[in-house]
Order: sequence, then structure tokens, then C-alpha cells
Amino acid sequence: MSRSNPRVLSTLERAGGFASAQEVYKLMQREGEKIGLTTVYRSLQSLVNDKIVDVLRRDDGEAIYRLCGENHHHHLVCKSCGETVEIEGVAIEKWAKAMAAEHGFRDVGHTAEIFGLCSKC
Amino acid sequence: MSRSNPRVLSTLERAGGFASAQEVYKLMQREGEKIGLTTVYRSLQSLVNDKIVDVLRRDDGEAIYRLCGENHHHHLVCKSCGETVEIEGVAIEKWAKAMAAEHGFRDVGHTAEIFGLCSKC
DNA sequence: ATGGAAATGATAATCATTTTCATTTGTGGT
DNA sequence: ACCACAAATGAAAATGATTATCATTTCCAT
Ligand SMILES: [Mn+2]
Ligand SMILES: [Mn+2]
Ligand SMILES: [Zn+2]
Ligand SMILES: [Zn+2]
Repeated sequence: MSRSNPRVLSTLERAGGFASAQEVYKLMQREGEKIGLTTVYRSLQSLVNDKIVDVLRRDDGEAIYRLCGENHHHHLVCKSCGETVEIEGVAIEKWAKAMAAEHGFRDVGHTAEIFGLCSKC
Repeated sequence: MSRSNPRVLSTLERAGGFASAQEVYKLMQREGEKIGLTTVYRSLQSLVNDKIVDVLRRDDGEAIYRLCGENHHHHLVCKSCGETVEIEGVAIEKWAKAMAAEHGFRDVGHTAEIFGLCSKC
């Protein structure tokens, strides 16, 4: 495994919201940064692995990345326009713990996403 | 636009759960059905359009389809041995609806998985 | 300086999905 | 039956993101 190239993270920060690997790459090129597409992919994957960035998918399937808040949260995503709301999951946390306990599981993590149509769509 | 080939829907029903276009296609071939991959894609898209089928994406980006309204469940998976328990998610259902309402989302679906170590591992 | 490990990036390979387009099939009128 | 025309079909090629290879470069500890 490789470590994340700091310039990739810096570019993603500057990008503001979500950006795909291809977009981050093009951005860096426009700004004169010398970097390979492969390294951009590797760095973003590494950042996701370290839970420093979130990854989701556009409707067309392209993966998009964005800086993640430091606390654990879940997502409410619009299927149509991609608008994303980070939501709290107190109920989910309890549910996950209860289910794990009930079936004798330990060291559990969980994933939970809600998707639908936002008010604008 | 084209209409959905009924054999595709029938196959997706028989698959029971999620299945990708490629999987539906292979399933039909194995069962001796004569159909083209293109028609499978077109039919699934049409079914999604008509809200007869839900579509979401696997981690690897492949689109997976399932019948709408099919009573879904969630999974508790052991990271070590792979043992899987199907669990109820009443708390999750409520949480998803509440979050959606709070943020003005409609027609929402959700995914939720719990993973950890089972009692044997 | 030197050797090995890690990082890099150009290139090729993968693979799901979409596009083309020629052919087949269905339908309705005569 | 015959014809005209629209819809459906599917083989083949194109697309495009992501991943795998692998030779080269950069780091780093000794
Ligand atoms: Mn997030
Ligand atoms: Mn549920
Ligand atoms: Zn929206
Ligand atoms: Zn186990």
C-alpha cells in the first residue's frame, strides 16, 4: 500500500465540495502540478481508507470524493442531483450495538446510507 | 424508449434480492433463454424508470437492481469467517423515514450493514 | 555513497455500460 | 395475404472510469 500524496488532499480541499479522481487530476494539471493520474487514484483511495475523505457515487457510477468531518456520520443523498446531507445516527448506533449484542458479535462497525429525491428534484 | 422485456423482470424476481445486469444476463443464458445483453440493460432501465425496480450501486460501482417493495432486510456479517445473519431493522426504517422527512427528501430507500466478529471468531 | 524499499507515472488491460445500426418482429390497414 | 411502418432486438464497436503492470525515480537508513 502507498501513502497519500499531500498535494492531492490539498487540491481536494481547494475544490470545495465533491470531486472525482478525474476532476482532481485535471485541476492539478491546470494549476501546473506535475502528477500522474495513477497517483491521484492511489492517494484518494488511501485517504478513504484512513477515513479522511468520504466517497460516494454519482448516478453515472463515477466515484466522487470529499473531505469528511471528523465525527462518525451517515449520508442522505439525492439520487437525482447528488445533493448530500450529513446526518446524525444516534438511532443507528444503538441499533447496531443492540443487534451485535443480540447475536454475540463484537468489534462491530456499520454502514448506513439513505437515498431518495431532495425537495428541489 | 422501449418497453421492458417481461422475461427480464421474471428473472430478477427469481433471483430474489439484488442482481446486476450482467448477472441477470448470465442467469438467463444458463437457463437457456435467448436474449441479448443490450435488451437486459434496456429492460432494467425501463423498470427503474417505471419505479418497479430499485437501483443502487455496489462498492465497485456496478449497478444492482431489485424489485421495489420486496421486504428487505439487513445483514450482520462476520469479517473473519463470513457468517451472515439476516436481521430486522425496524429502528432503521423509522430513522430513515425521520431523517428524510426532516430534510424534505421523498421516495427514499436505504442500505445498512453491520460487520464485526462473530462469537466463534 | 550504497542498497533496498517505497513512490511514481506512462502504458496497457479490464470491464461495465452505452451507442450504432442492421435485422427481425409485431401491428394495423387494405 | 400483402404491404407499410414502427417498435424491439442484439451483435459489434465505442466509451470511459478504474485497475494492473512494470520500469524508473525518489527516499532513507546504514
Ligand atoms: Mn461524510
Ligand atoms: Mn431496512
Ligand atoms: Zn436533488
Ligand atoms: Zn466469524
